[in-house]
Amino acid sequence: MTKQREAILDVIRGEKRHYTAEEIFALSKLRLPTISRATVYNNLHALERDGEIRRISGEDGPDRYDSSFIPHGHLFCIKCRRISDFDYPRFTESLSEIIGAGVESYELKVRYICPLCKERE
Amino acid sequence: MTKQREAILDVIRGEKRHYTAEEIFALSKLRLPTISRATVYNNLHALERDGEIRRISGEDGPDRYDSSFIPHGHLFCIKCRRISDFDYPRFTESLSEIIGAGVESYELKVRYICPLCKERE
DNA sequence: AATCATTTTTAGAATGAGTCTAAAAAATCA
DNA sequence: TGATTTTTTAGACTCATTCTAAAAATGATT
Repeated sequence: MTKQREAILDVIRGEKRHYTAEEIFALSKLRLPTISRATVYNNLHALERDGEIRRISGEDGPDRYDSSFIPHGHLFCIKCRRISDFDYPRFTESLSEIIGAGVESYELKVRYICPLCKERE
Repeated sequence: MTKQREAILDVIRGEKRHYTAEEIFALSKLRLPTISRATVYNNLHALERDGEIRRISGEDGPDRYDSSFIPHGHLFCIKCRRISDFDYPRFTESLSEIIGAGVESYELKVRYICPLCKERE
């Protein structure tokens, strides 16, 4: 575990927000001023491979990273563009049943209007 | 409906494959040699907005387009990288129930090992 | 059909997220 | 300690996508 990887993990785990690689780079740089973008990408890939973090592939924008390794879905508000997590109990199991094969992992993105934006309407 | 848009729609609907914008550009060009990339992107966006096609945001690669407007999930084989469709009956409804709000649309990507690759193991 | 406004198309430049490269630094190990 | 492997670094590069500004097509109005 290099100090670079540690800083990157800390950034991702430090907030419940879903940061982009660029944000993670900027925040890691505060701690390690010489860290390079490539290192951030290298480590994000490695951490994803190791199941330490999960990538949310970009909805019109760069990918984002999520510190949770527990499978869950993502809600995208189509008004304010905020992203939040939600739990879908036993989803992997029901998926597996439906497709008739083992599920390696899944990515579930739901577009909706969040309660706050709904109210504003 | 311009002839460009028509050609693009034909390409997407002509095959059950999930083409990339670049492939759609190349195939449309066979019919309309002067068509430009920007036109392809313009129309793909417009068609997506109108609900005529759906975009599958890229899993390490360019986005792909799907001619079906009926909600469904996508299976990604992690060995051969092939993409296929699958139906999840009443999924929008169960999502809506779980998140306690109306669902605009969803994107469900499942990584697995397809039957062919499974056999080969 | 001629006029005008609006929309779409076009070619190519520009952007930006992510990858690659090759050399230096750090970590691991014998 | 010296040798080998892994990681980091800065910056060049790639490639999907967006932007731009001019030309063409379309549509509405007379």
